[in-house]
Amino acid sequence: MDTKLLNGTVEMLILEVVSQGPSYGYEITQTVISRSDGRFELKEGSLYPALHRLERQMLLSSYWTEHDGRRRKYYKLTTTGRKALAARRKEWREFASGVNGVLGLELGVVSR
Amino acid sequence: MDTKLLNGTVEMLILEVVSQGPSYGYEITQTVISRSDGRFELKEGSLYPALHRLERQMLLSSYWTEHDGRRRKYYKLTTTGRKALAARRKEWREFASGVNGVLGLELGVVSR
DNA sequence: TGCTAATACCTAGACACACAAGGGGTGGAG
DNA sequence: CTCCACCCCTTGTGTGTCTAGGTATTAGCA
Repeated sequence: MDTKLLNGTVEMLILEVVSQGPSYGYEITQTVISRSDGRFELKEGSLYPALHRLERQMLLSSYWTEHDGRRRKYYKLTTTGRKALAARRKEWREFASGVNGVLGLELGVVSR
Repeated sequence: MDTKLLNGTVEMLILEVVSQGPSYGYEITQTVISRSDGRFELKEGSLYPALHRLERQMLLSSYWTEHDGRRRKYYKLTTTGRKALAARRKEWREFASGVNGVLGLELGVVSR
């Protein structure tokens, strides 16, 4: 997988995962791996900075917990974050349509 | 349109356009605009460096022409370039599938 | 006991690439 | 004579991903 393509989508993927319930860094990477059929392996060097960026932008809020002697920093979507996710999903569809248009692909996106 | 998403796709778009016959910088931008329904406006600051990059990688070859007193630098796909385009199209589909997987979307035929 | 892997967080620096903003120039329309 | 469409190019900036390192706990295994 060409990592360059990931540019700009990482934040959306994080928002999406967290939108289904609070999650923490390590778990987010695992979720992304499984939900992308093993295609995306979100690296820590991109994950944590992105998480902090999203929190600074108030799209996520966080809290620490303790679990089996391991500390976890959970993130949850804010109201603003939920709106931002909707916007980014729309942007993604637009973008994919554009690319597919240039490529001459007739594919569309359908809700499951 | 979030320009960050374009990262990594610009070269593919150029290869795709040129694959349908030799073209030159300015024309490529116009083709991309129309084929993407006005969504992508490839900027010169990304276009020309990308063109030169692709030529250096031997995916494109070029030649100058004169047209109505204006010089044009035409680019055409090399054999290597054609293979590279096929590979990148495949990569794109993989990538889009991955993102759609995480988003809970499915690529398919648009229902009407 | 010591080693390794998995779980869990983080950051500094390298690197790639799209873009803004500048440069050059021609031809035609008002 | 000014402006726009056409046509090429480069420098510098910003942003975002990754590599490679750091810290720490727990569990499994030799």
